[in-house]
Amino acid sequence: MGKFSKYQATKIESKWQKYWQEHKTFLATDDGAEKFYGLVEFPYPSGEGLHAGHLRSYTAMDVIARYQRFLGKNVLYPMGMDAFGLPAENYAIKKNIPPQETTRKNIDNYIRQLQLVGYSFDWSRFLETTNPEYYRWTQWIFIQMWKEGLAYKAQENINWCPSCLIGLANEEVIGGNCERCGSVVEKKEKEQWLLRITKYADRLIDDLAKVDFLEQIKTQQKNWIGRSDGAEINFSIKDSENKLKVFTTRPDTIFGVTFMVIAPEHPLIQDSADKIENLEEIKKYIVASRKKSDLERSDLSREKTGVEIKGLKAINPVNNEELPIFVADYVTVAYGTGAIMAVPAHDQRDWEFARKYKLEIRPVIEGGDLDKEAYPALNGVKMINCGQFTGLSVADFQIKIVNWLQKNKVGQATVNYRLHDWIFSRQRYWGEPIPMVYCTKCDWQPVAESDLPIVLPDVKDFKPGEEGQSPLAKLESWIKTTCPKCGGEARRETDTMPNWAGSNWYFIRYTDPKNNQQLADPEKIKHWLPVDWYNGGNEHTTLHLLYSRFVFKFLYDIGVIPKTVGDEPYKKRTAQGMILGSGGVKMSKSKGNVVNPDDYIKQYGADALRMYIMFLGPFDQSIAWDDKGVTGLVRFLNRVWDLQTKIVDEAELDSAAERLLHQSIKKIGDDIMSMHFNTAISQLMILMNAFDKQEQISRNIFEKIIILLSPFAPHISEELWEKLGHQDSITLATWPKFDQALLQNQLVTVGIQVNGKLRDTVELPADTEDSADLQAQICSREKVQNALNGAKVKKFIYIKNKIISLVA
RNA sequence: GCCGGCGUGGUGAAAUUGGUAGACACGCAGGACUUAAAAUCCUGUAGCCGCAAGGCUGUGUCGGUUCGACUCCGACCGCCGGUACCA
Repeated sequence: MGKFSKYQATKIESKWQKYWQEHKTFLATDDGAEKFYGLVEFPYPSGEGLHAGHLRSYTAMDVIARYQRFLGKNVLYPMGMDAFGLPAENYAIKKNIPPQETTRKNIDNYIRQLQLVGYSFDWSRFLETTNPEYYRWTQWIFIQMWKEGLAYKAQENINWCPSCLIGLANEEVIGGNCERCGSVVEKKEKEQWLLRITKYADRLIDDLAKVDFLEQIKTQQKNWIGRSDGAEINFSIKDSENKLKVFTTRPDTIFGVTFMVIAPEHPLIQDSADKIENLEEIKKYIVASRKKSDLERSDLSREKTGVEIKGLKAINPVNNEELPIFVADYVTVAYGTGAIMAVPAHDQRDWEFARKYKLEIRPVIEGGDLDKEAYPALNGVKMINCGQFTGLSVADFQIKIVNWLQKNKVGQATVNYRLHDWIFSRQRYWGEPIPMVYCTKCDWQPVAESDLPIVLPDVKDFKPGEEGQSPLAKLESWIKTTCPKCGGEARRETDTMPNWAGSNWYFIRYTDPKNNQQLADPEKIKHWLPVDWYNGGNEHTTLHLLYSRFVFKFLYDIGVIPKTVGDEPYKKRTAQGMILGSGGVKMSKSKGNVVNPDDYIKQYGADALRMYIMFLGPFDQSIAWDDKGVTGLVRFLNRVWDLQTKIVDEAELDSAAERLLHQSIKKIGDDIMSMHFNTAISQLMILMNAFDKQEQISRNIFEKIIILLSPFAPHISEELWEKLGHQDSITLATWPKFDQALLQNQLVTVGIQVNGKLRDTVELPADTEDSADLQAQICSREKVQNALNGAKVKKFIYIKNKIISLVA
């Protein structure tokens, strides 16, 4: 056989990409073999194009999808674009180019890039969240939520980004700053649509037990939801109808309350303004604390400040003691009831405050050194200073006190969540219009479902108003409508949905993307869902991943998701580590260290790029990109290519090589499923190095090797497969079988330790049993004798196929 | 502070349930081919001592369990991610 020409990646890769498209190679069918639904987070098509994080996630799932096809599964690996969002709109404001146009351009670029990498997506199911035929159902879901009382409009103290002029969900505030632009987030009172995700809080926690998510993801979601069990207790205000409701996880310390604290934003100040003697002082304090950012307010090391509200006293319901009330910004309005009962003896924060303002510190659980710090008494034993309850065990009292509160109608056991309802409106243009209208007679009403989609109208001016009105608020003609209920005059909602709206349910739509009668055909949902494996970024753990679980549960509850599917959308969730720029810094356009796949594909080919990304390091760890590293994979692929020259119809196969092949078949398959892509590739290299040393390779063996390679490097594999005379795509082949008996080598090298130090090694037939003969043979070896130096062997430890350890 | 994760050669990293630490690659050094370079191929490559055989040390630090520890236990140090006066 003559010398083949050098491997020309670009030419071969575009040939096969065209082939896959024309032959619809990766079309998923809605019936037949056992299904596998592999999902990756669809991208937001930014102007910069695909970045390294996309490549890592998509390539990994592509390898898994291709492997699953080899196992005979009917694989769905879909792709789409999540194209609503701020960047396109900000760009529109700057350049006066409609977001529709930039988005179109960006989407086309993303599709081009994704195809260049050779992903095995089922492109026939491609979807865009900005398509009215898609967001028709996003709007439909909103209406269903409204009908079920899960969507409501309320005056909310929201996180406001003064630069983006937009309200943010808690999940979008990073350390007190706007997730997107980094501006310091302010608080602002605004009317907003909210979704009652808190109603699902318990299920969102409990059902984590049903799914196979990485442990850290489960923990993070649990922490984010932040369930705490405790009690709500009503303290009455002296000479007033007003009550002060507090939440506490420690009702057992109620006899230790020596003062009360409310947040500066607490309504009690307004409601009781006429009784407050030092109102001016209080107001001054409130203004000062409002100026502080969330970050400053939450700085633990900062000394606590506060002002006593003169003229108001609270009454402790258990002993009728009068308690002073303070306003202090170490209590936040956003958590619990925005008011606390302060127990300085058993809470460190209250202790610090009491010390500073010389307030009584009264212990009610025995123990601790209150001159030094508060005594949390989590494992406390005996109650003290508790009136008729003094002397009870803490465990006993914990139950008794809640009963007492309930019986006297002053409090009850309750659960509090850190999670808040989800603020679901944005005062921006580029999003799904919220399908609600306001009628002065009928209040808020959803538009008729037959009128969906409410199409986002074209506008000329994308700028939001200074006070944060949506650009749509200027479109009188669009706003004016009729009430769906009474037919009278009504006005449309001008807010749009947040960029998370479309991604809440996109994986459902993939099962039936062109359906114009319903969100998706229940039969198809039944066939494909739940998603078997979802990979994505850790940054979405408390955002998209939590939101979409909530929405899926809701759709399950109203019957859109058939009961047999269950109420969890994803069976398994994994996350890739971040890819950093060289030197371990974050990749960013401003640093100029962004990886553009186009450059690498042009220079080295998609196969080399894919393999390099997978070879970089452990999939779940963050890792720094290194330009030099690609060369190793380029060399490897060239050597695979050159291996063709050694192919013959029949060749002797020595048993070591045969065993290596079988071991590799098993290891590569196992490694793919456990996402150990780096070691799978190193095994391919070991395999290739071994066969490179052979004079000849039989056709049959070579075919097996390139099937093993093909999930990682699909293009070169297709080309070699074709050159071997196959008419069909390699993707229609099956994964080679391994022979269990061939997984172990015939001879194993066993280390010999003397007193814990390795002194010698010996080749033994596999599975050699321990025997007097073996022991004598080992002990008589020269190196062993030298190491023993005349000492007697007291103990001979033999672990079959692993090690021999002598103790002298 | 709390909750996760991690710490191994010059670099990225391997190491099934504790069983020969450094597989596989990058880089580097030497050699072959070449007028030369690139590419390719071969050899070496944890550190220290030694011509070698061989020896000693070595997986963040200190200690423990064990015939045997990167792996298990205890204390600490450092880095990364998340989160926070959460009542």
